[in-house]
Amino acid sequence: MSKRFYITTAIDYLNGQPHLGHAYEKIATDVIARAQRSLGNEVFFLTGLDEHGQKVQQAALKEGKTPQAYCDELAADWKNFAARLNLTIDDFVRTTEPRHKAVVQAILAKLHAAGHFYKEPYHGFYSAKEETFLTDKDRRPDGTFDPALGEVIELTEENYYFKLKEHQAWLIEYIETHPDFISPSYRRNEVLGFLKHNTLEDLCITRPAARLNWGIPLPFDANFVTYVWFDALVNYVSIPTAHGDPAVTRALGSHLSPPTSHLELWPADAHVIGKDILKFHAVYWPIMLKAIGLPQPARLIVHGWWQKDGEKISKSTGNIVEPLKVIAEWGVDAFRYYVVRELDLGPDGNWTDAGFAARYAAELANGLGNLVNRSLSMLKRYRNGVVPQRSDELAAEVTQAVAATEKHLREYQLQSALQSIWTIVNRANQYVDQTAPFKLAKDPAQAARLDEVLYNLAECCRVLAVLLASFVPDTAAKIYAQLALPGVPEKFAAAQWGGLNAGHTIGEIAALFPRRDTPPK
RNA sequence: CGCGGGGUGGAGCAGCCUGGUAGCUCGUCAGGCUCAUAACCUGAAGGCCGUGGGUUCAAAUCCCACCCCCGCAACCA
Repeated sequence: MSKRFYITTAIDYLNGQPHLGHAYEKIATDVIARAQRSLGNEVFFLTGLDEHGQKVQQAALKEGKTPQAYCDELAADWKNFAARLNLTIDDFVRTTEPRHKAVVQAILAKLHAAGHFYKEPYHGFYSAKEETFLTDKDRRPDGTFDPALGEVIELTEENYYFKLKEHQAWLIEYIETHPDFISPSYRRNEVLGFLKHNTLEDLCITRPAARLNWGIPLPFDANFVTYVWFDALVNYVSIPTAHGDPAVTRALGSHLSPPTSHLELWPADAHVIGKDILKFHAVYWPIMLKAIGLPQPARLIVHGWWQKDGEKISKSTGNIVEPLKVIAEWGVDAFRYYVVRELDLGPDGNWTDAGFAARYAAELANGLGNLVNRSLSMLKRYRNGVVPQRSDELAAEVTQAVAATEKHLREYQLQSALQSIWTIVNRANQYVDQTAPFKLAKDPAQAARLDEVLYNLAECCRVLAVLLASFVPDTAAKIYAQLALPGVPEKFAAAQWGGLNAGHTIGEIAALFPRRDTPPK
């Protein structure tokens, strides 16, 4: 068995409801995962939840539930959310699961034994609401703390620290010698700038169990639970370990019980994350991995944030996009299409309902949907739905677009891939106009020419189904069904021209993206 | 000297790294077509690329200064 293409999203803090940003990250990751499968790789796609921490503990308490019961309820919502987005996840990690905790503790034990941690008292002002000590930077001009920080108490406590700073020079060199490690490149520059102009502080990795008990206990000191970094980030290797990944089990060796299966996953091929958690993934995580003795992930894909109507998305002002509502109204494929087409992986984007409706109408309904509809309608009307003899009139152009799409997919350029795919949509619509099959049909002498045109159009539809499968899987399946082709177009290789056989009879035709006369809300 | 993002035809954006006829989508206008989801196709109008300097044979693109807008509240990806 060979190593799988292993891709992850960030895990989400479950204290809240999934929103557009979560949906975007998961969909983009899913498109990459599907594309890689389509291109012939075995893939492992992981997403999940970060469930520990004070906010969860407090929220559970407030509702009179145990933290675990509280998490279980919300986790069901998040899993359902993933299903509604039509994600092809291979596992769903929850940081409260035993399989995760075991690996966290094994890592902590190993690093502690190797001397990567030390214990030190810290005195300062603490905000329980923020789960963090405050610094002078958090003070308002009059010296007080913002009421938004909640109650602030003065506190001295001991904690364990992870020796980050001794790895700083190594990390700079690593990033400089691995130009693809962080993409887009401006994010890489940002990290390098940060590393070169600041001295890393050692990382506080614990909270006293007396103050926070909703966490994973240190295996070597029961008075502490581990905090965020050695919990949440570790999910990327804990789940591989649960599947028997040899790289991780080798690194942790005696600290783990022997695996029962053997999926080769680590190192990850891509961590897809938001720009807000870049530092954790580009600084803390690589150093943690180095200390553990594990190879680095191949790439961090750092995406931007969405705004709505040019303003920050904010629940308090009601300026939000509700993914499930949009999906209920427009369909999951329209939603998946819009977020990937509208926003390239990297920059910030802007959601507008009008923009959504416009893309739906212009690109999905009038472009793709109408093309498939008119092409297959004519095949049905003029040839009883029977595919004529193969013709290669559009083969060269389509092949070129297929190659461009593949190139973009391999480089995780999802927006560009869609643009390449749409060159076929546009070319085919133009082709209808230029060849006017509806006129050819009126002249029996043009029967052979009409056959050629109808074949080219039907074949374009088939190729489009293959190319679109990673982005809009339901739509791709519908096109295949209308062509009466078996299964779903899940292999990219099927995009090769000439797949439709003469004499094959197509199936029932229906609009893929029905025209919508009323804009949403 | 706080940090980050941005200022390109009416709107939204790409191009900037690796200088060399300014491109895309939508909208507008005019024509064509009728197979199709009143969809499709063709063409046109419209920009001194925030401002001022500099480098260069040549700058939206590189350098410097400045102006303006947005976010930095957490519900966050």
